[in-house]
Amino acid sequence: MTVEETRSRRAMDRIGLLLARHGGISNARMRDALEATGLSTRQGITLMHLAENGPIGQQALVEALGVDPSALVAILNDLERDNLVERRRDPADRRRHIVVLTDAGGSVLTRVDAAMDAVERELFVHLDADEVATLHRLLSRINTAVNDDACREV
Amino acid sequence: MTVEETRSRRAMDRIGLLLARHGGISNARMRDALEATGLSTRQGITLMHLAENGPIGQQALVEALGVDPSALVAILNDLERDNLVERRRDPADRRRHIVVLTDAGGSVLTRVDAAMDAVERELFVHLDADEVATLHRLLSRINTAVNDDACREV
DNA sequence: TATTGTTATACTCTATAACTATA
DNA sequence: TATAGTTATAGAGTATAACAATA
Repeated sequence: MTVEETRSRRAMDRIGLLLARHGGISNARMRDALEATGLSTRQGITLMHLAENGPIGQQALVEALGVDPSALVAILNDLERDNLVERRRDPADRRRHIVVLTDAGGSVLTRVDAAMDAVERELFVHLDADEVATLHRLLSRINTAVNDDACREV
Repeated sequence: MTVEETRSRRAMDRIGLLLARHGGISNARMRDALEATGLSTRQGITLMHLAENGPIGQQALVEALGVDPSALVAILNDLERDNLVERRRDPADRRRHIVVLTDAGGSVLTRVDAAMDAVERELFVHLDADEVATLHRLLSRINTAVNDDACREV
């Protein structure tokens, strides 16, 4: 018997609360699974973005990742300490730091992907591929456009 | 142009990360909407549970809500200070506190419901009723049974 | 000795504002 | 004067362990 099975069902009749709770669980599982890589979820997402979109300034990275500038500084400090990214001054505008993925950063991404795959397999074990695709499509259509100042968890 | 529209799409191709992010947004919206009632989301859920299931001991409430015992103490302290709940000693076992919803606590629930309704309307404005029902059903089938020690956000 | 609730504490995440260096 | 990045700090949320009262 698990905690979830005994938990109040009525409150979770509210889809907004159900979404919040299961989102938090997904967040926690991702964090736990990535612990083996030594990365936080946001550090993993940062590496993913760099691998997919190439070098980028911190300001642009702030908008791409949806994190606060001061939070990004902490993320990059840790990644740079572990030689997974490099900050290079932009010669065209010496205020700017261009963030570049290192070879070590690229290679750790395979472990990040494997960890995230495992989390998703476990979360959606009771859903078939069509259902997961439907869930993904419906989640992506949730309206997140307004209230940009709301906090981000990932 | 919003932050979300410029955000990295590739990372959000991962349904686990999308679920975590949109769950966090739902959580934040609920928190902001409930600010007018002076309640946190967890305080609101606690009142909902008491209204639906009647008086209950704190230990049972801990399991029903999925919060830490020490967190529940803080939740109930604030609710009791505002006369929304009462803690009564169980005469049959004087270690136990039975938590009871007050009349004032019951009446504030109508405002909690209205606030949560508004959040859900806004989040799912691009989905029709069938799609919301499908999303709700799929979310409820996510496997949350294992790793009970994972953190809870709501 | 075990259980119920409480307190104290620490740790993470997030948000805000002030600061620097460059433009 | 404005912008890119940084630092310092405060707040919320969560988890852990030690504690008092009662069984």
